[in-house]
Amino acid sequence: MSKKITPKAPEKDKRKRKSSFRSVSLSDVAKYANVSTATVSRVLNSPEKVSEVRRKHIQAAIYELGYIPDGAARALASRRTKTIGVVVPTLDNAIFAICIQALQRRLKQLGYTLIVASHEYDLDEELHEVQTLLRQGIEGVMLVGALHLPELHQLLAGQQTPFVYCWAYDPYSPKPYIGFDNKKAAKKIAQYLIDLGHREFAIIVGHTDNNDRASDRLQGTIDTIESCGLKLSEKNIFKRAYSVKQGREAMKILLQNTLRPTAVICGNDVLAMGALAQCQAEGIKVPDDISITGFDDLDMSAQIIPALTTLHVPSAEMGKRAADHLIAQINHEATLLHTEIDVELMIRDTTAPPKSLIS
Amino acid sequence: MSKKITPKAPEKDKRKRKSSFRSVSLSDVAKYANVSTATVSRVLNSPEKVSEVRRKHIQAAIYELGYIPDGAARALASRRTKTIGVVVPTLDNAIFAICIQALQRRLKQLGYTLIVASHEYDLDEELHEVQTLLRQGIEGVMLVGALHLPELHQLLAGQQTPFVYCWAYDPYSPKPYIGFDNKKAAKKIAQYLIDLGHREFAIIVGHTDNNDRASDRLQGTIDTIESCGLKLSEKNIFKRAYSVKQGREAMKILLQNTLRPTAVICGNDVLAMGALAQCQAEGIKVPDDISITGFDDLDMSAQIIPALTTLHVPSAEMGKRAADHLIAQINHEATLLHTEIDVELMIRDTTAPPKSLIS
DNA sequence: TTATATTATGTAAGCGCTTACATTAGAATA
DNA sequence: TATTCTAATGTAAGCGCTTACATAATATAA
Repeated sequence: MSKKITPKAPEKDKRKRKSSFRSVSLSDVAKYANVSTATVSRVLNSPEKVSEVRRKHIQAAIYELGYIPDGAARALASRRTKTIGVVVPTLDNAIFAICIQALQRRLKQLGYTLIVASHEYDLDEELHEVQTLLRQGIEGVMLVGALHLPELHQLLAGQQTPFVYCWAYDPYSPKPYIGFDNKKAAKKIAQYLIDLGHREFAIIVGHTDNNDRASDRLQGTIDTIESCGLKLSEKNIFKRAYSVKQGREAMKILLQNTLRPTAVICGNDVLAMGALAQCQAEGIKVPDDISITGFDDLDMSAQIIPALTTLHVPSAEMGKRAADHLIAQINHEATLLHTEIDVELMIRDTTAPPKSLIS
Repeated sequence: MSKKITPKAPEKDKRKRKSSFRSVSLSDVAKYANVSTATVSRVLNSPEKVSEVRRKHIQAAIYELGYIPDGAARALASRRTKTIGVVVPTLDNAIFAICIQALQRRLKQLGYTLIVASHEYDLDEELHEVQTLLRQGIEGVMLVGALHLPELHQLLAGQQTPFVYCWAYDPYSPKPYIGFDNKKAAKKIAQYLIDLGHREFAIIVGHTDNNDRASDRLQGTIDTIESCGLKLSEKNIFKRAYSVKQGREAMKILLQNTLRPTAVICGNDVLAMGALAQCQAEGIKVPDDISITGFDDLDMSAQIIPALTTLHVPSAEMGKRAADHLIAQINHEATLLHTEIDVELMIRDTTAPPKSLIS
């Protein structure tokens, strides 16, 4: 039945890839330097195991041939990618950008590469991004906040991939946290304003869907205000997208109300800057007529006039610590499961006692 | 001589990796579904080649086993990583963050992953980052500006790696550019101010070392001013780090001079905001007493009071186009070598004719 | 001197995939 | 019915490295 008529050139496996271009491989280097591939590999990975004379010779060969190791082959053979992932909601927010910058810097020192992904505040997308990162072979991942799809946890657990939550804190969780308690931080601000004598508040926060940082801050603020026996009308709570413009618009509406609050608590500095701008536009004096607070302490917040009272969040510190934590986990070294990062109330020029108390 | 005393279990290659944990591989899926590895691979890469009934069966197996393909193995076997790199000076600058965000979004649509690196305005570091990216197996790379070490070009050419320069433009270069001419853009602003009647200028720009964008802007501004027969004193040129604070400080010094300029041209919006803040702090009216311009058109610039006159740079557009360009190059499709992106002068409220003309 | 470490190197077996090519079974055509 | 084509699947050879183990050369200890 089977005829086996294969009259073609026998045995020759002439697979040609898309281009005739073949870059220099480790075995090319080995041939060139008259050593085995193992020795070249050692020069790359544990040079101390190779005699100095050989090592120098091989290094010269590497340089002369312009050899660049193939990361994929290396990863496949060694089962190590030396790569970490991070999934943030967006890059278009200085606090994440700064954190990533710090994370990356630290990882570089430790010999790791960072892959950044963003999910635009969509948890399904977040899961998907983590899957993609896992396919890329990340050995650990940093996630923002504590709110994620349960599938994400399964995935990470199933793959035994080290991970860490940032920008949130829960000392009772079995999961690793490096961050701060948004609720507690928000309370700090609200309490400060109450102590200053404020009784009428408005709140402008970022969207709270799929964003536990924003919702925690909101909840912390509300709790504090209400626990002092004060009331907070629903219509004085504004949830807006993260932008100066949205901050302005919220403030504009807010200022049209007959009963104006004496203090506006903003969920982040960007919204606060918008609120501030709107006051400026309408000739409302801050802090004389109204107090405004932010959250994040962007560089700019200290420089604008009036300088913004806000809560300092050490984004860079978080990134750096996340790097250390993840690498320690990967190396099975001991690490603290939870690290609480200090946040500090930065009292500046947008807050003062309410007018009623002064006059 | 050789004794060959190897009384241990013969032949058994019991290589154990760091952990007994072995994740599900493609061949596990194949076994589980009773098909060959080739068929599973086809389901993953060209599902139309597999009969529907088999395909569904295999997909179920993949799901049940929680199989995640190994990117390294795939990259090694297929010689494709589906990965693009980008090296920016810093992430800590909204315009790059926005560009990267757009680049990433587009690449995701095209099935590619992005790896981001930054070099902190250090060209050696940039070269090093590109090497790292190349080791990671990137198939293309986006670079910022036109100023790079010659070794970088050699490297890219040697590896035949597609690349593109952004944030700069040179229609006569044989290298691909997607961006705009910083010099020309700067001239636009200077000319506008001159047309408004300004004759006394000061300039605050970012550091120009290793930063052709900043130096081109500076040069364009100087050229325009001088070509109108105006003089520009050296001490009215301030080179400062990219921060609101530095903008303030430059403005502060500037305002102490006996001969104040009527217009201050800033190399970016962040410096301009600092300049603006300093004026506010000193009670100097903008634009009545002094005009101020920026460059970039950050979201915030349109919202602050007074709204900043600046030059709009479509960072996101650049990112998106860079993605398309690189992928086209990778696929050997025809692409424009050069794409000039429109920049637009956004005339807002920080510029007006100089006082002398009004009174 | 001989036994035993120690150090430097080589050998070759994979790592988990993709894919060229072979094979098989039907369908379409002659 | 015999032939040719097509579609679906399998076989197995690598992709470029790392690394366990073998080997050889030399140093050290007994």
